[in-house]
Amino acid sequence: MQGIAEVSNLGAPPPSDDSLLARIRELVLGGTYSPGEPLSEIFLAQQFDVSRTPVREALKQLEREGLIEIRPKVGTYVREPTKREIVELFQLKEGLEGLAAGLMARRGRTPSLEFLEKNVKASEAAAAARDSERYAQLVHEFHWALVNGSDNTKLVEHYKLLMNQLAFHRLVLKTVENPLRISASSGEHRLVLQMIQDKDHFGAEAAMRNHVYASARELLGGHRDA
Amino acid sequence: MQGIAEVSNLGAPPPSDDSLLARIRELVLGGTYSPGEPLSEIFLAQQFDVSRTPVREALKQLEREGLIEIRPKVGTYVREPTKREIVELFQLKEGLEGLAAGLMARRGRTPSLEFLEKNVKASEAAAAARDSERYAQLVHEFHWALVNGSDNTKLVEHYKLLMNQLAFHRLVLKTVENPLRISASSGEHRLVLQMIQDKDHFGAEAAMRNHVYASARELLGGHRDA
DNA sequence: CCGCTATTCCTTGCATACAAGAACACTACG
DNA sequence: CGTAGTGTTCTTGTATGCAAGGAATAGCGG
Repeated sequence: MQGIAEVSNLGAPPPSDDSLLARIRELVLGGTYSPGEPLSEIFLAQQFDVSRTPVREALKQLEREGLIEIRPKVGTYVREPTKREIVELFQLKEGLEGLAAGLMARRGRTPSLEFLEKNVKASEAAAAARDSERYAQLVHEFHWALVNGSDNTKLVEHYKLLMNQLAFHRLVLKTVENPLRISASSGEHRLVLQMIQDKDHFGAEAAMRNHVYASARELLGGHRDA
Repeated sequence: MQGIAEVSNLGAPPPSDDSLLARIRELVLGGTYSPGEPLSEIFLAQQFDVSRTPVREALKQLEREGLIEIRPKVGTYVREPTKREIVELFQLKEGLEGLAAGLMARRGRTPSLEFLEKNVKASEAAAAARDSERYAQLVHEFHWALVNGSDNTKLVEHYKLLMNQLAFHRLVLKTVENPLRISASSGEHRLVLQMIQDKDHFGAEAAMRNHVYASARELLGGHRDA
């Protein structure tokens, strides 16, 4: 039995207690509502047994996150993201995760680094075992551990925002079950880890960006604008 | 006489029409309220002749931007940012602006590039004339033009958020009036421009990051964590 | 004089009533 | 048959009333 956890989830996004916002977001992310579908305040209020006021606050935030569109005096709709936006988000992801890798590489031995080491080992095992589901989960944790390991709370916040926008399309986490890609991905993770261990912040950033780029390329179908 | 502007402000942040939010933000940024000072909903509502509801929405957003702190059932206060947060924000700034420079360098000739060319020339003139006020304005425009020139709307959004948090401390825009630094800064701008003109996205990113780092170092007093 | 307690006043949080605008359907007219 | 006009009904936007909780203060007991 454990008391209060001394070290919080290194491989997970920071918790956000705003439960109503999270629940409505889950509704959009989970695919309960399709893009273009109206999202009535009154209905949501009844659904969650609260008044319109807190629902409105949550919707306003979701609009800022880019998940929905509020047309004044008309209605609220689930947004249909353009392909261009997705590419833009991946470019940003590349930049932020690369930055995080570089920052982490400057830090020396930290709990995050140890977490990463275990994660990479487990990843390689999962890859060898062809357990793509577990591999996907480990990949997810790898990226979060890296960003958390940057020790930059503002970077983490922006990354969280970014991932909320990306999670939308259910592109992330759904690791491509291509054995070749999994193998390559696993190697890229190890390379990033190696660079961090060597405190090569420049190399770590480059390796991480290359990895994100390769993953995005796989997901998006091989083209990258500009 | 011009019709609808074909090209919007290349050297300025994108407009945000949410006037109440902007006005309250200006109150905080402008120094009307000092850190720690309470910011009553009722008072603000009277001040702007609206009800508490829209004020609350604006405050909630300002809290998400990190400018204020809402303590439930207690009060709303202007936040006192820690030095660490400022350093974190500058690290992020370096990453985002570097990314933008790299993206812009891939794009070839664009209106943004032409704007940047004129900006650098004007900057050098202002530097030579020791007109530090005009120089500060041109620096501001340089950075915004560069980010806008990345052609990545999501990057611009995140950058805007970041700058809202930074503008807070009135550290930005208040260019250090050190002639030596101005001269160096001007040279760094030209270098970035050169790299973009040469379509050297790698060099452009590096040059921009170096520039941001140098500026931050000057502003923050020479130390950088990790 | 000091410590404790209860009360009062302050804040934000939530629910609801009302206002305003936009979309749509229906009707009347060309 | 098409079209312009109008009225209804939906939506969100705003104002306000009430509830709940925290903080400070005044009063009381030691």
